[in-house]
Amino acid sequence: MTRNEEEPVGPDALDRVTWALRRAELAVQAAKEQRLRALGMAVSHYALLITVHSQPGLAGAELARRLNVTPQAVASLVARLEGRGQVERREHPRHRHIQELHLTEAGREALRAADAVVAEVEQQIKDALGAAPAEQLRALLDEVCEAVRED
Amino acid sequence: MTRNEEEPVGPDALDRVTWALRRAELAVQAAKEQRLRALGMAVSHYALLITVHSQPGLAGAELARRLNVTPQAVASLVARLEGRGQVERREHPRHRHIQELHLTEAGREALRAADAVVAEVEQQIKDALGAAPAEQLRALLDEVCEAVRED
DNA sequence: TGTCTAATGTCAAACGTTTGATACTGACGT
DNA sequence: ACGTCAGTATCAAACGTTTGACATTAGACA
Repeated sequence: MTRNEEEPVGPDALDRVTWALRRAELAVQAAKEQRLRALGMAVSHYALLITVHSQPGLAGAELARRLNVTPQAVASLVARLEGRGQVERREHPRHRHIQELHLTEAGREALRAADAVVAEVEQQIKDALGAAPAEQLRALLDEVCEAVRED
Repeated sequence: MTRNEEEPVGPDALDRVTWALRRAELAVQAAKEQRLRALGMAVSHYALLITVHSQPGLAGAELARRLNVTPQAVASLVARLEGRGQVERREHPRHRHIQELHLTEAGREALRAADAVVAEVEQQIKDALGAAPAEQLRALLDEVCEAVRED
């Protein structure tokens, strides 16, 4: 037989779980983006708003870790959202040059509107899969996170 | 009761399926990127190589659709990979200024090495979940794609 | 045959993010 | 009390991608 120390790349390499994961994520992200565009909001803006909403008073650097982006990217987003009056930067009580991030009333209003349309996508998925499989999907996805985190 | 025409954004909004999907995709993508960096290859390069490998002779615009990016992004990637001698652009037999994309032998070699480490991530997931749940996950993800595509 | 349309490829500019480097602040230890 | 260190914020530059626009080409239809 011929030398095959290097096994060839199979034609079914695109049918992997990780590719299905990527396709699904792209499709969901596109669906969110499409719905949010009508409200003049980007997905990254929505992600920032809902994260600050669920945990008010976060520092920019800490927020960057949660969003999986760099602190500079957060600063850029905050600057824009602050210009729209949806986010405000308060001075940290103990550390002076650290700034706590909070939502303004306008920010909460914008988030409510955005979350309504994003929740539609979530509901769309649950309707198609059923409640139990959807929950199972969520559990499997969390397991995937765990599996690839520690190596 | 108070006015609640606008329902508040629940604190459990981050526990949705779509967020678990995003977290898992980011984690998997990060794992791939980390392993591919050692080979001096970006995830986008790997994605292009394996797509061209599975379907040789694709045009740039068609390839862009499969990768969910713009034709310019593909042109940029192809230019770089062509500079490395991993991809070549042949003239389409019928259409003159359309260029078929093919892998060179060096490209196939690089793809083999890259695919080996990417397959490790896939195996890592299958080991953690088990074969049957992994396949079920893949099926559920495909259902998610279908669910959000048509609206 | 001539024109129209759809599709491809490429150029230039704008955008958002990352990378690298710097300044500042508060806590901790010897 | 003082120096060291970790964490935060900000600036400048580079990178990769998208957006918009344009030239080219082949097939379709009259």
